[in-house]
Amino acid sequence: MRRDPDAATGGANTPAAPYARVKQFLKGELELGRWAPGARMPSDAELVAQFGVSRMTVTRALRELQAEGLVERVQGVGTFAAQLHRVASTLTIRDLHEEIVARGHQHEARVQLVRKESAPAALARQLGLKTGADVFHTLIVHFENGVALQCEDRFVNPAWAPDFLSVDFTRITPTHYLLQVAPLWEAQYSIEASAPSAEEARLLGVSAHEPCLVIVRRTMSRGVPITLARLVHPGRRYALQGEFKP
Amino acid sequence: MRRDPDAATGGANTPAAPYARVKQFLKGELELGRWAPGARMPSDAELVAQFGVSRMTVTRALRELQAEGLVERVQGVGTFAAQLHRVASTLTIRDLHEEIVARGHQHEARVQLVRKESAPAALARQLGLKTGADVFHTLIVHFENGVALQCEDRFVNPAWAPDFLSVDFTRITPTHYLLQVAPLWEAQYSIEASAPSAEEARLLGVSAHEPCLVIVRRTMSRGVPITLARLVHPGRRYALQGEFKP
DNA sequence: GAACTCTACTTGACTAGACAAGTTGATGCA
DNA sequence: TGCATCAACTTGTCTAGTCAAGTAGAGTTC
Repeated sequence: MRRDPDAATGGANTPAAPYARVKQFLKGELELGRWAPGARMPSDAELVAQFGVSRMTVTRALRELQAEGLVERVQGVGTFAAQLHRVASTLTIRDLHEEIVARGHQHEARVQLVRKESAPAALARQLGLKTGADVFHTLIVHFENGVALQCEDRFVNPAWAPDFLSVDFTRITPTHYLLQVAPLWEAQYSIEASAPSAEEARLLGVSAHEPCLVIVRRTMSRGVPITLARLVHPGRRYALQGEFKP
Repeated sequence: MRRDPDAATGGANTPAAPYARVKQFLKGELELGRWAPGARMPSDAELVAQFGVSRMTVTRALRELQAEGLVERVQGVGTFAAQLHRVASTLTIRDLHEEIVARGHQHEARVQLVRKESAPAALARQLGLKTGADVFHTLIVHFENGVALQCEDRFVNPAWAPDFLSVDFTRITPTHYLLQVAPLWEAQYSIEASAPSAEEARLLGVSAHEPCLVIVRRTMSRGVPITLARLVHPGRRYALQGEFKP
């Protein structure tokens, strides 16, 4: 989401900003395979001499390349081309409501269940609660232009969102509401393919053998678990898409 | 994969490096919801006065927060808390061989097919070739400790890897080899759940109704398509996992 | 009221130099 | 030989100041 200083020059070979020129040079040479993974790259001092810029400028270029995972820097030793087989590509997962609206389609949420329950042991552990403690439970089916797209089964830690049960989930998604309560969070994901449960198949209007994309997501804020969600998508109607750029 | 200056202090509240202190302060206040999404945050000058550091230091903290998507900066206007509902979480996808080895398990690849073919129209378009042009085609099944984990159906643009067909894929994965030929690349992904084809089911040793996680990935380097891969995983044996930290 | 100008403020980028902290290899000594 | 020391080089970080470029609002003029 960063502004690209390269764009200012209309995609010309030499970006305007010196730090961007240095960065682009190194990136280009890396693409051409000039330095094998793990090989030593020019030192700060050499780049300073080569480009006639100050060290701060070179440092910035290298720090950004490091943040992008293209180089590794070791204090006292040098800068090295990163081991790229290890490259982990990133896939973005967006909020469903935003995604549907962005496609210009209509989003409808049908609330199947909103209530307080007593947490069994496994769930309590995931949410950092004691067994039998109160948890909020919602079951919502999301439709895109009238077609069931996601079955959202969610448990929420009441300590974080005491008013959770009184929210109108036909108007605001649980994710959206929880983001207001806890603006920043960490999340752990698991994405797998499996058959839906009998209830999920019924709610989604698919057969019990239809392969589904299942995302289980646990969200925490400041180290405290907030919510655990199981999101089930019919395989034929939904795909996660993303792209990766070094 | 960056070093966290916070870690140097053993996770104490105030990291050693001044830029990290500024960053941590802003991150903490954002977590507490001090600034609503879109709200104006302190200017560089205010932070300079507050922390008694130079502007370069404040700038670095803010630039990194911007790169992480937590704040937006507009030249001439100010710094603003980012719209966080839009936050797209990231999922990492690793090279299968590395993933298996990292688990301390044994990886075996059985090559089913390695040959040159003539590209039909749809495939040719994806690889930037003319219809009927030569393409390399491989079909490899990957096993983890003897259990089939992935069926890899891959087409490769011969212009990029003329020696591709002579590689011993029982020793090196196609991904690994292609990364040597073209070190940096961009990729587009699609991840979905579906039933395997009859052949895939046979190769993976699962029933034709077993839900599978299917990843279709197109890889390009310097704007030129290199390879198109269809990776099929039995749903019960494989899950993509990842985490997201703001 | 509408259009213009000027000022104050904001972020973007850079320089030249400094000190700290870590690694490596050569040198000299026991 | 083995060990300690030191010099050279590397990256990590910071300062204090500069200039550029963009925005918003106040004031002025028509």
